[in-house]
Amino acid sequence: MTNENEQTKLVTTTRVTLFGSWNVRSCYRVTKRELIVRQLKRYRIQVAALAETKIPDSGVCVVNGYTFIYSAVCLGPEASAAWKNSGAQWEAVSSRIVTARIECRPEPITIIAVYAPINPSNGVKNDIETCDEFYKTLQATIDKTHKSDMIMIMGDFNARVGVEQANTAGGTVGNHTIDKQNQNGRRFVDFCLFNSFIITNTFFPHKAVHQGTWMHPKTKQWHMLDYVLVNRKFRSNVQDVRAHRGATGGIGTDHHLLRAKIRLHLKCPNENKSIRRDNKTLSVNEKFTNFVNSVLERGRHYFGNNKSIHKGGKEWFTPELKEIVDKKAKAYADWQLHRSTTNENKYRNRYRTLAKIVQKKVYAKQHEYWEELSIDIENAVKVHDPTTAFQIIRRLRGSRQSINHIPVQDKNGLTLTNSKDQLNRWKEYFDEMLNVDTTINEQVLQQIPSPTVDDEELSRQDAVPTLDEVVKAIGQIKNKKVPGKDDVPAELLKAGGHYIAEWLHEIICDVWEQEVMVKEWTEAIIIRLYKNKGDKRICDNYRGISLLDVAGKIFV
DNA sequence: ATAGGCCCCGGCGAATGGTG
DNA sequence: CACCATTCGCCGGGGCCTAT
Repeated sequence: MTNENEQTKLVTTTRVTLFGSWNVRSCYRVTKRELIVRQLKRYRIQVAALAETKIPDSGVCVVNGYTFIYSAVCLGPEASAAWKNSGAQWEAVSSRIVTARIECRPEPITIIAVYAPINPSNGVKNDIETCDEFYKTLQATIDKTHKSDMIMIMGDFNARVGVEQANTAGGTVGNHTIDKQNQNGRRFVDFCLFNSFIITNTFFPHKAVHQGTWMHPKTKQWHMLDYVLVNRKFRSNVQDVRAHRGATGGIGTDHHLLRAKIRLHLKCPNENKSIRRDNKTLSVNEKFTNFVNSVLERGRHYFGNNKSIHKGGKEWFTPELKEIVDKKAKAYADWQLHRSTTNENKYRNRYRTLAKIVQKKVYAKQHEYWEELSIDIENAVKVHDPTTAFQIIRRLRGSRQSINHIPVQDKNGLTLTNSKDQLNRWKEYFDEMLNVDTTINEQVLQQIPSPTVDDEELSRQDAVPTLDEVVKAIGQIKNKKVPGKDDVPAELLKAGGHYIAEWLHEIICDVWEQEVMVKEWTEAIIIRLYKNKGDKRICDNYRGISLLDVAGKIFV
C-alpha cells in the first residue's frame, strides 16, 4: 500500500520504512484521530510517535487500519501487522513514554515514543524534578530493552540542541542544528551520549524550514523540538530526517510532522493469519485480545476517555468534509507562506474561519454518530455476538481451567505484563466508582429484590446470576430513578435491551466463575461497553450502574 | 379533557483556564 | 499567540403535573 514501487525493487532486504514523530496536540477525539491517520497515510508513515495526545489512559485501538497505542504510538497497516506478528508488545511506561517492539529485518526494533516535559523555566524546582524523573524513567526503559535491538526514540523532547554542541558532543549531534541549546537540550544530549544514541535530525542538511518543527508563538522563531534518536550502530540505516510542513494544517497543531526514512524491513506475515478462526491454538490472552478486538473494535468502539468513544470508520468522513479539511490545510499553508507580510491577517482569518467551520462540521458529524451508536451497539451485539463474541466469551469461560492452571508463561507474554498498568487503572476505576457511589449502591441493592427463584437458580446451576436477574436489575434501574442522578440508561437499554442484558449476563457469569484477574478483565469490558454511550453523564451513571450490578452480584 | 406552566435536559456559542 | 478542553449560560423542546 505504501512504498512498494520505488524501493522494494532495488534491494529487497533493505526496504525503506518511514517513521514519523509528531506533536499532534490532542488526539482525543476519534475525528481527530482520523485526520491524523489521513495525514500519516499521505506521508506513508508506518510508525509514528505522537505527542501531546491528551489521552489519559493507555490502551490500543484501531482507526482505519492504523493501530493507536495510546497515548503515543500510531502504527500503519503494515507496521500493525508486523507488530501483531511479533507479539503485539507494548508498554505504557508512564504517561510520557510508550514503547512497542516490532520484529524487523535486520534487527528487531524497539520504538520508544516520548513526550518530554517543557524546558524548565529558570530553574523552577517542580519543572526540574519532572525533567529528572522523565529522564530517569527513560533511562530505566532503555535499560530494559533488548541489547541487540535497534532502538528508536521519537517524540517531542522540548529540547533545543545547540550548534555549539555539534563539536563537543562526540558525534552525537550532527552539523545541522539550528538552535542554541537550552537546559533540556543539555540534558538531552547528555542522555544521548550516555546511551550512544545519535540525534538523527541534525545529520541531514535541509533548509531551515524543513528542520524546525515548532514556531515559538512570540518570537516567531522556528525550533527543532522533535527528534528521532537511534542507537549509533544503526546510524547507517537512517537515510533522511526532515520536517514536513504540509501535514500541519490538516489537523490543528502547531508542530510539523517529522519524518524519518529508515532502511529496514517490517516483518509482516504474508497473510495476516485470520485472527479469529484458529482459536484452539491461541492462548487465553490472545483469545481475550481477540475478543476485545473483534467485539469492541468491530463495533468501532474507542475507549480512552468518556467522550471519545464512538464508532470510527469510513463514513463519517464525507467527501464534503474532506474537501473542507483540505481547504483548511491549504489555507494554513498559505498563511504560513505569508507570515509577517502585510497580507498575513487576511490569510490568517481565512484559515481561522475555515478552521471554525471544520470544527463545527466535525462536531456535528460526531454527534450524528453518537446518535447512531446505540443502534450500532445493538447491531454489533445482535449480529456479531452470537457468531463471534459470544463464542469467544464461551470459549473464554470454557477454558476457565486453563486460565487458572496455565503457568505464568501464558499470561506473562504480552497482555499481562504490558497491561498491568491498565488493569490497575481499571481497578482504580472500579474502586473509585464503588466508593463514589456507595449511597446509590445501597439504594440500588435494596431495589433489587433478590428474587427467591434466582437464589435457587444460583445455587443450582453453576451459581451464576441468571439472565432474568440481570434483566430485572436493569429494568429496575431503568424504571426507578436514582435520587441525585437521572434514569439515564433508558436510551441505551431501549436500543440494546435484551441483548445488552444477555451480554452482561455472560460477562457476569464469567466474573462469577472466574478468578480476580479475569474479573478485572471483564470489568474492563463492561466499563468500556458502557462508556460507549459517549455522553458523559450517561457514561458515569451507566458505568456506575453496571459496576454496581456486578458488584452487587459478586459481593452481596 | 385540554391548555398552560414548570422543570429538566440537550445543544450551542462564548468565556475561561491551561498549555506550549 | 494559538490551540484545546471545559464550563457557563442561554434557549428551545418535550414531558409531566395541575388548574380550569
